[in-house]
Amino acid sequence: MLLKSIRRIVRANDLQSRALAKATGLTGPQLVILTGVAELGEVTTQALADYADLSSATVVMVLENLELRAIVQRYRSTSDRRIVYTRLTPKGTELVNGARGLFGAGLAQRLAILPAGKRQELIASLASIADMVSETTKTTMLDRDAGADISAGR
Amino acid sequence: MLLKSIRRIVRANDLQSRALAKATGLTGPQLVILTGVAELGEVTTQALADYADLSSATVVMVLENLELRAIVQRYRSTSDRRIVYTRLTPKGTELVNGARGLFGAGLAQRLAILPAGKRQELIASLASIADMVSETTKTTMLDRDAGADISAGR
DNA sequence: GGACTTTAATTAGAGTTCGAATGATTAGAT
DNA sequence: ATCTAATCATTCGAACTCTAATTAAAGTCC
Repeated sequence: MLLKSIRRIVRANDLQSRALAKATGLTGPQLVILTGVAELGEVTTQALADYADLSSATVVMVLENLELRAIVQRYRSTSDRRIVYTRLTPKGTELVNGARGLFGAGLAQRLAILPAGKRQELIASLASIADMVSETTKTTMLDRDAGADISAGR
Repeated sequence: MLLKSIRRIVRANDLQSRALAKATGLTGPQLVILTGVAELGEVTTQALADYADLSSATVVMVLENLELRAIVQRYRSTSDRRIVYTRLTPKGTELVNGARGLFGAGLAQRLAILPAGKRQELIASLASIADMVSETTKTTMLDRDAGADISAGR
């Protein structure tokens, strides 16, 4: 039930994001990106995309929303006019400090009550799965002719 | 790097879905729902939502698209007119047989080369994480006053 | 200096996703 | 029989997400 687990995680992620938005006014991706800005300081769009594991197009869209709400500020580099830097406004700093770590807190709490060994195992496994599934995406497997000879879990 | 792993999985899922769409004309959710119809036969919207781990609103939307393309057929129950059943058309049966198991095949392949013990561990861990994160969603944790006392990851 | 390539950000277009509100229909209570 | 509550599906509004195409600015090579 591998794929089912993945779908459940994807969905829970989405639901968490919506709950977060209700509670703080920031969705998951917004908070993730904002946290990135907080950590990286003046930061380019591309650097944020890497940080948040999102395409730059998505980052731009989120950033537009945040700029409209005066949570971040954006401006072009003077030395290289292609580049746009983003930084937090005071309001943004405040917001991010209030919401930081909220996303994922429930999961963290549930993990915390497990024995350390088990916890490490889960975290490591999740990272392995993420690695494998990301690689898969690169190679794509779907543009290969062979097709799927190994049937997934079922 | 727990949250990062989750984000990577979510994204890979999305990318896989798009690759699948390119290769077969069916996105991930479309294939999942179609597989559900194939397995469950005449099936209600709600049953599909449970099967696919999606809200019924989403299922309706996907089904609309599929009906337009004559891949499924929908009709109201005569005994209870609130209920709408869905079933595959011949075209849909063909399609689903061709695409079945394609989604997730890359991951399955990568798992297959691992020793059985390791593979089982990863699968079980993923299921545990899915359980925890789903529970989290139910309780929500965000409508609690306490806030996040246990910071995730870093 | 001009032509070509590369790099960064953005816009356009399409699809998924959810919660909340709505519409129908059925079931239950008096 | 009627009124109310519950159930099933659907529509609506909003956000995220991607790829592909576009725009702008540098860098490279003669």
